[in-house]
Amino acid sequence: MVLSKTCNHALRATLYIAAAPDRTFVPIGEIADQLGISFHFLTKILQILTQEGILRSFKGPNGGVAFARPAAEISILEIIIAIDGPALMEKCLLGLAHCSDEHPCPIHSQWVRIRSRLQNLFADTSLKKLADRVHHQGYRLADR
Amino acid sequence: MVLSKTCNHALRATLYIAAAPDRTFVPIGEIADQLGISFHFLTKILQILTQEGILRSFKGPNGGVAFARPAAEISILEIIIAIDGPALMEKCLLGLAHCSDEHPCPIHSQWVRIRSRLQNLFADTSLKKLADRVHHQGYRLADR
DNA sequence: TATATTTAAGATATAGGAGTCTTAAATCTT
DNA sequence: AAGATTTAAGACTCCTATATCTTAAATATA
Ligand code: FES
Ligand code: FES
Repeated sequence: MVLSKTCNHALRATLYIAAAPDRTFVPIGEIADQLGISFHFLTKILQILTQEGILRSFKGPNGGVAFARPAAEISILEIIIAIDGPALMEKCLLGLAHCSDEHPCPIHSQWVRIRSRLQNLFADTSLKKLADRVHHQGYRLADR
Repeated sequence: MVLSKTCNHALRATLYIAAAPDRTFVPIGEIADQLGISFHFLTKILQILTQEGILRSFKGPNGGVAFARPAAEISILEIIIAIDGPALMEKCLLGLAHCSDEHPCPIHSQWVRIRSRLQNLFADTSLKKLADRVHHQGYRLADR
């Protein structure tokens, strides 16, 4: 798969926050319930995003998580790299070490093309942009 | 990652066979040695391709594996699907069930575009095409 | 026929990702 | 101050991909 399951959870959760009506903090329990993700597991995932400076959090009643910066300025590429690391954008499609133009594998040039399209898509797509589609066009963030 | 490690091995092994000088059967031990893959593991992987009708095999001295059809007629998509299954070309980027135009997630339309480019690349790329690059342009199939 | 070579098949082990559980810390409400 | 709510952190379990090991079956050669 292109993105890990953990990364799927992270993206859906951040999109949920971005699509939520204006609230200071959104409790993780609510996100987990709405998206059908294990609460403890999601807590751990969002902790990473908090540590990365993408989210900020607040403990106690009325606490939860929120974006550290406006959702319009956070690309999904940031989320993907925070969770899955940069491998997707760097590694050889055949699994060889050191993907590079200097020592290409036979599929390298074609793969690099598609990969950079993908990277551009991820870099140019903000959480807000996608959240608006959820909010206005009813696109889904959960099964069913 | 896009392709599993098992799939990487399968692709590199089949490319090795396709790039090998004209021989009836190539022993798995030789492939494993040349590509730095565990012999027993590679055996198991190539067994799947044999069962799928992509390779044929022959036991005993001078035995090994060979293509069931000309390498020019085998796309790397076939290898990928035989090993990793069709998930890459079918599943939602956000991990939701039933990726479809009818019930899209917010990134669906962009993902489908890139995914179909990828599928076209894989479907249009034969093992022979890539093997020729190894043979004639010295592109690598193994580390270093 | 005996031996060596090679794939087939299945059991077993290892590692990492995914998910659960428990306890602690911070904050609010009463 | 006490209790309820919520995130933080770490230990632990579970599952799957990856890898290894062992034995069997087929085939060639001598
Ligand atoms: S070297 Fe294989 S994709 Fe770049
Ligand atoms: S529904 Fe998510 S990519 Fe198609």
